[in-house]
Amino acid sequence: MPRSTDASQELLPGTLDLLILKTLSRGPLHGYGIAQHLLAVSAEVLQVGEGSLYPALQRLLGKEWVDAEWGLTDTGRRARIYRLTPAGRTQLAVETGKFTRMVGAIQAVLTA
Amino acid sequence: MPRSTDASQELLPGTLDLLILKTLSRGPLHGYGIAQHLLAVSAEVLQVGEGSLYPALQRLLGKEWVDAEWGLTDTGRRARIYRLTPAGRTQLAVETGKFTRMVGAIQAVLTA
DNA sequence: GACAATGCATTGTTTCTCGATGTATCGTTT
DNA sequence: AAACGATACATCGAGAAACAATGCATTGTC
Repeated sequence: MPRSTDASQELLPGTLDLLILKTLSRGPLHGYGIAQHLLAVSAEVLQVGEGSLYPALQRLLGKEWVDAEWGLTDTGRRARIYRLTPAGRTQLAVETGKFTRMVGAIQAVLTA
Repeated sequence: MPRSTDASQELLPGTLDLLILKTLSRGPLHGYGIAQHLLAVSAEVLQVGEGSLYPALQRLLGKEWVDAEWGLTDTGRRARIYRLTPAGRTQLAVETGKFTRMVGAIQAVLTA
């Protein structure tokens, strides 16, 4: 099946970087673990696919908001562990503020 | 000046259709008026440019969530008046629900 | 030995927002 | 009367981002 005209929309576009940064602020974690965490905390609402997650991590690496090294998971599997940098922590604050501001504005329209 | 690597980000991507539908649920309005309304209600936060607004309106017309006819504004200027269709009203409910659900999920991550 | 889950990542497609551009009218100021 | 800013329509091209599909490899379970 080549393509449906669907658009399941698992995410609010533009929020993925924020979600990853926030997750990593709790401590270093590997990619798969980030996805699991978002699923769990959001009650299965935030289903971030690998085709979204890994490009996002590359983006964040390029901006040096996270760094990475190879290591082992809790279950002893080889994995790349991502960690928030100081710059990333700053950026987390910036994006959290922007998000809150935007959501407030949208809520204002929706309840007008 | 050809281009900055900026990304001013006036909007949460994916929410423009919702904002337009909600605005039109208050009554028929022309494009410029929609932009003004969003600015006013959001305290200048939601700055929708024309390059975003009009393509969005075309999209909504194509899906028949709004219709349009030429008319006059309050100030007597010629303008295209957009109006929410019944299907658009249904879609407004759908998108409002989806948005609320997504924001709730993201808030859960941010406050975890 | 097959299969699901874990774990990495890239490629191609689509969708969306935005700045720039173009047209036209109206009211105010100079 | 000329200039200018605000009002009003719309399109085009560029860039960013999310997603499905795909590919590889390992581990644990049936």
